[in-house]
Amino acid sequence: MSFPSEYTRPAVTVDCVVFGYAVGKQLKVLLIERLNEPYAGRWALPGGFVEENEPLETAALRELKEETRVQNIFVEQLYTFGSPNRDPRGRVITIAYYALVNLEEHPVHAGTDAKHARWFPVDELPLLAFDHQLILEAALNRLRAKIRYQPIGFELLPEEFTLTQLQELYEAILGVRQALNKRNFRSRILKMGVLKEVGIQEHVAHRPARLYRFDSEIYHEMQESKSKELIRRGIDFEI
Amino acid sequence: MSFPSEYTRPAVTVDCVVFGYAVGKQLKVLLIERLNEPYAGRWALPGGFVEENEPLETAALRELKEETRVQNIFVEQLYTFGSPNRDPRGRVITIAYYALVNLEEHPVHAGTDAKHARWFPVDELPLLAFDHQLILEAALNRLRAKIRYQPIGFELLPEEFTLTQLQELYEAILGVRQALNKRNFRSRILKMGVLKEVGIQEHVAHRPARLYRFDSEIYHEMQESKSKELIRRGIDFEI
DNA sequence: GCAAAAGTGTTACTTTTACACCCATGC
DNA sequence: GCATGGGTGTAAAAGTAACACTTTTGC
Repeated sequence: MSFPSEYTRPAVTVDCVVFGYAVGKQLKVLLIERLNEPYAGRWALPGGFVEENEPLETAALRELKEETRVQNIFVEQLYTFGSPNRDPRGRVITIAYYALVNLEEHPVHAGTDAKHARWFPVDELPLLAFDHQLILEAALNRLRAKIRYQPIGFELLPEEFTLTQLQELYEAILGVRQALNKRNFRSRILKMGVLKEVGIQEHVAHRPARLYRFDSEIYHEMQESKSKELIRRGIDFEI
Repeated sequence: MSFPSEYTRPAVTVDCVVFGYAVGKQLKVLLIERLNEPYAGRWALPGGFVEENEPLETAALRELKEETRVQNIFVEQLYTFGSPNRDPRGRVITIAYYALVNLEEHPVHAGTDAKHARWFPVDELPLLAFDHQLILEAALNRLRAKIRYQPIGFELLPEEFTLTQLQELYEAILGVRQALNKRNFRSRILKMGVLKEVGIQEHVAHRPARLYRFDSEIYHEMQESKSKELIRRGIDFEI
């Protein structure tokens, strides 16, 4: 187990599953059409090799910026994939990240960087290169699980949004229609107290909705008091 | 972004956070004393370089077996750490795993493989090499979070256990004392229906407790019906 | 005035919490 | 017979699910 000589080392990449959402639309994923072998012509996740002395998340953000020109968005490490045969060129280990972009506030011109790129609805995906199908599924599972207990959904909405838009987002991500009773969704989300009312809609051909903004300060305070509460009155779990 | 020449590649390791537990004791972590530089004399997580054509999880299991002689235990990928300066020898990316071992059924002779090794209670850790403190904290956070919603705790108990032992395990992992009312812990866990009664204790100087076994088949059926139920009646969440 | 979406009140039911006491065994 | 941990019943409170109707706006 000595320090391995250079030629035995695997190559290391990062790949990004970029989820995009616009109010009222489906949840989408950004894919790049590969121009070169292997898998020329197939669609693939944006990604590339990690540079020397480059932190992993920085590499993911760099790739993201090169592909989408988007900055300052939510990015989180997903999982590391390293089957010996996942790349026909040789051993390549990839650290996968996922990112969330609101497509109205960050109008992503897919197709920068001289590559064909396109947004695909998550339920109409093409055949993908490498093990990218697997990576994408893992990202979707993570997103669907995490949106239930962490406020990451707000990353996909504009800063100000209506409760109906928030509900539609939940339905788009979870892939269900009218899953939650409007009345109960509203009471529930408002009872949490993490939304701040910031105004009302204008120029809509119906009763204008109230606009809300996610208040991350209140959320973080809540998290603390919640964990104290858990310790005070016992553990709660639901395996 | 061409395929990178060999000499620019980082080295890739796996590190394992091995949690050990014996009924009635504290939660412990297995550490190895480093004999060589860098960090000679410091304690570190067991781990080592990924071999050519070796899947990542296989590498983790191999290291685990080399260090503890333990096989067939729960192992799960945790996170990948890759700060450029985390190893003074050069760029080393590590894929961290965590493992759960019951110390009664797998009496791990820490200190195989001609290395000093020891179990440390999670709240009495020594100074660690590299960024292993960070990795260990991440593992502990993951374990504490995951035990609330997935049945991984049973990996730390003997096959057959009493409800009090299960409760003590929860308290040991979460680092709290008498956190949950005995009455309510019992109703709750039994109401889930994933425990199968398999006998009663013998030769104890008090009323013998019932022994239970975790029934993973029932658990998996439950998971399916649960996700259908969620979709039927709406989303439930608690950000 | 009508179409379109926003917004609300209440009831029956389920779940959770917080109690304190009795039970079976070994020594 | 007593020390030790095992095991339960229940009432009050809180939370959730399932309803259908009223409100406000633009055109």
